Amino acid sequence: MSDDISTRLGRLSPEIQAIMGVYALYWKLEEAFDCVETDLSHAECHMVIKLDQPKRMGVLATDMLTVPSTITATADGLEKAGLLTRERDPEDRRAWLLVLTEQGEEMRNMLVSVAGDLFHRASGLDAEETAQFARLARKIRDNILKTGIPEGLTK
Amino acid sequence: MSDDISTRLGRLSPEIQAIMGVYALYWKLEEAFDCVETDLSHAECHMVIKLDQPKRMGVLATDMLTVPSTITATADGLEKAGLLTRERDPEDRRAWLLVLTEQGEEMRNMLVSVAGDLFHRASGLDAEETAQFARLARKIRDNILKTGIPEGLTK
DNA sequence: TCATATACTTCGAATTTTGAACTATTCAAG
DNA sequence: CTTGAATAGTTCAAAATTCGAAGTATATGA
Repeated sequence: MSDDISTRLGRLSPEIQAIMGVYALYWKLEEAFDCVETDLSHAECHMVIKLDQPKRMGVLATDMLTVPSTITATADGLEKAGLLTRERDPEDRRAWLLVLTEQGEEMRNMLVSVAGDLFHRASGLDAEETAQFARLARKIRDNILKTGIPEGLTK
Repeated sequence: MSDDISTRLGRLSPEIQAIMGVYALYWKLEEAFDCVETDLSHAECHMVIKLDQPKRMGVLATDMLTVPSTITATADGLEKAGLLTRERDPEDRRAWLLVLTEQGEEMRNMLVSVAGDLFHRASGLDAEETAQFARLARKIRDNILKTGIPEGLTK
């Protein structure tokens, strides 16, 4: 029965298989995060993880593929929780840099470590497969950040 | 600058690299779907893609990692749009089977083909890398559907 | 046949996301 | 140095989405 699903999926194109795997993993990770996080929303959690260094809000909006007002709301929550502060970007005083506080760093370390563990358990991949998957995932991410897929699409 | 990001990411653990890649791809695909779909919500779109064969709503809820009431709402929308019908499962008349109509099949074919294309462009992977990624993604998906990661987590 | 479990639905509340209008700053002409 | 257009982020109310508890119908087992 569940093998039937698996073999059927095997007949789909590699791209669709890849997408379905990505969606399953994404959903699973999101679900699992719920059990772990103290009291951060998903978006707040994502933002903390992304702040490995101070970043402008616009950069985060691009990176997280969302709109500025969502970033504002998310940053507000994290600032109120004492996990980050806003600092003016000296190079452009219209912009803010979001900087993790010490407490924010701690939270980030915790989340990163838990996320790694989650990936391990959710994926069931061994070390070598994980490395292989990570290599491709990094390549994909680089490509996405580089190109916005600007071409007109089918629209 | 963007190379800096890439090299910094390179220092992260493979698991985190994998997760960030997965998130980037997921978000990108979601964003891209917006440009393509006629007038389906994301959830409706996911459901159509998952209905490669008639499925019970409970199965979909498990598969899409959500709650039954969300599945009901999504199915309502698709039924209203004429893309699927509910049929009683002859093996258990409490359950419904969601079956794509002909129009639903057309929509699914379109979405699957567009999604494959999107993956191709978003990922930037060549055929062999795609196959490799797909193999791992399928393995991950199998593992997730098999295990619910029931263990207590850190909670 | 009765009690309990399962499959789905309903519906109102909570959460999240969005978009348009606004403030502050920068940049480029002239 | 002033002006006008563009950019970075904010505000806030509306829209969309998600959830959870209570309800209906069917199944299963004692």
